Amino acid sequence: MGHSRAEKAESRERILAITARQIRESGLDSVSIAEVMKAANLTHGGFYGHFPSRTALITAALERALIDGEAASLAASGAKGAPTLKSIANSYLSPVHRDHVGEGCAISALAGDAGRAEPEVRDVMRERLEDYFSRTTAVIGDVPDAEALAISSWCTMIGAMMLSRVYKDDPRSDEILRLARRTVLDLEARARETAQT
Amino acid sequence: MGHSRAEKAESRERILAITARQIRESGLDSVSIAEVMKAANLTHGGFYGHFPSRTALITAALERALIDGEAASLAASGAKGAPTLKSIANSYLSPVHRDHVGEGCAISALAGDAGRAEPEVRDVMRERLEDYFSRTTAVIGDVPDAEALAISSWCTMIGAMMLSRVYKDDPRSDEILRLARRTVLDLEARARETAQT
DNA sequence: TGTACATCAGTGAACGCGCGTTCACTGATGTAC
DNA sequence: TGTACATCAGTGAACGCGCGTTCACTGATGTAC
Repeated sequence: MGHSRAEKAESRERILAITARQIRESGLDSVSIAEVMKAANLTHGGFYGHFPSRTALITAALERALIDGEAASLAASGAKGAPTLKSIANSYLSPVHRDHVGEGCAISALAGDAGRAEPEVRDVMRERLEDYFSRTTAVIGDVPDAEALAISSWCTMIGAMMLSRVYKDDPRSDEILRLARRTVLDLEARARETAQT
Repeated sequence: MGHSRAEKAESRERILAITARQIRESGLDSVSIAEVMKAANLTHGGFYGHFPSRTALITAALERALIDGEAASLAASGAKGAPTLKSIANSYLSPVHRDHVGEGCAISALAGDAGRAEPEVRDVMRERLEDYFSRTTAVIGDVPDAEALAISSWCTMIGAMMLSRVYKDDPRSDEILRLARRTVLDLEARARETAQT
């Protein structure tokens, strides 16, 4: 087994990636150093060569999960051409996204946990949310109060994703996603109609 | 200290109420038998005279929290007369509700936890959600697809409440609640307009 | 009403276990000459 | 190019701690006579 410096960076990266997935699948408190290190093919004692504490790992992994999830949520929508609110809603509110929490949006996965966490943790998520809002506002474009539409749409999409995961194998689960897609389109249509008055 | 049978029921009730608040404030996994029993003025050994296991307590407390929270969410709105979708949105999406998770709606407090929990836990929350949906559908009344409006509104309200708690002391927090109230009203208005076409 | 006994809610010590963290050590990598 | 040494990523045993759970016991409550 190698011990070069380049390999140390790879080890750290593995630990981070595993934890970023772990927290999305099972929550911020589900992280066990022994388990993470085992999954990274290392012994638990070596952990402190990479992170000063369990808390530091969780914070770093949350940041990572949020950034990965945002890329997946906002970029994946526009494989062909520029994204629209509709394309974002369609890819975000998909059964595939619902069924793959570990690689999906970390906000719908962890908003509950973050809401009761220490300020440092909430700060990290807030920063990312602001980015969701401003990027979506830009996508919406020429509508008065585009930001309000962006924020409302994310409330609806995040709430719908969380509820559809509670229902999981129930038919209601797909129905909730479908209704939320329609709702986001309705909100956009209404905003554009108002614009013409 | 008394040991009568009536007092046993009171002890159990205290344990349940304390845990129902605890899980809403800090999550399903935050329950420590030692802490709960201490808060109930009992020693931890006596716990197993009331519940067969920690898991059983958590499930029972979740059910309790959901029922209490639903009462607070759907009834409190109509102090004067029958509730409307508007009155529900106004009381649900209030800063007071945001700032008192422990006594509020257990769905916005625990949807994230429930989404990754075992089926028995999700079943309990699903049942309660169905009740939210059907009662709200009834409140909405004479609108085609009232159920769709009810479900969409709850997605928006629950998502907004969760995000407003991530923002907590930030001005955005109140703003999100305000925007979500407006959104629910917009959705209702749009549904009623469509009805006249 | 008063006494003797049975019940059982609650006590507190003990258990095994997994956890986060520390640390002396190992041995491969990288460097200096 | 080859050897000797320093560095440091990773190892694995050990630590103290809090946890869920068990259990023998206590003593107040409730019951039978």
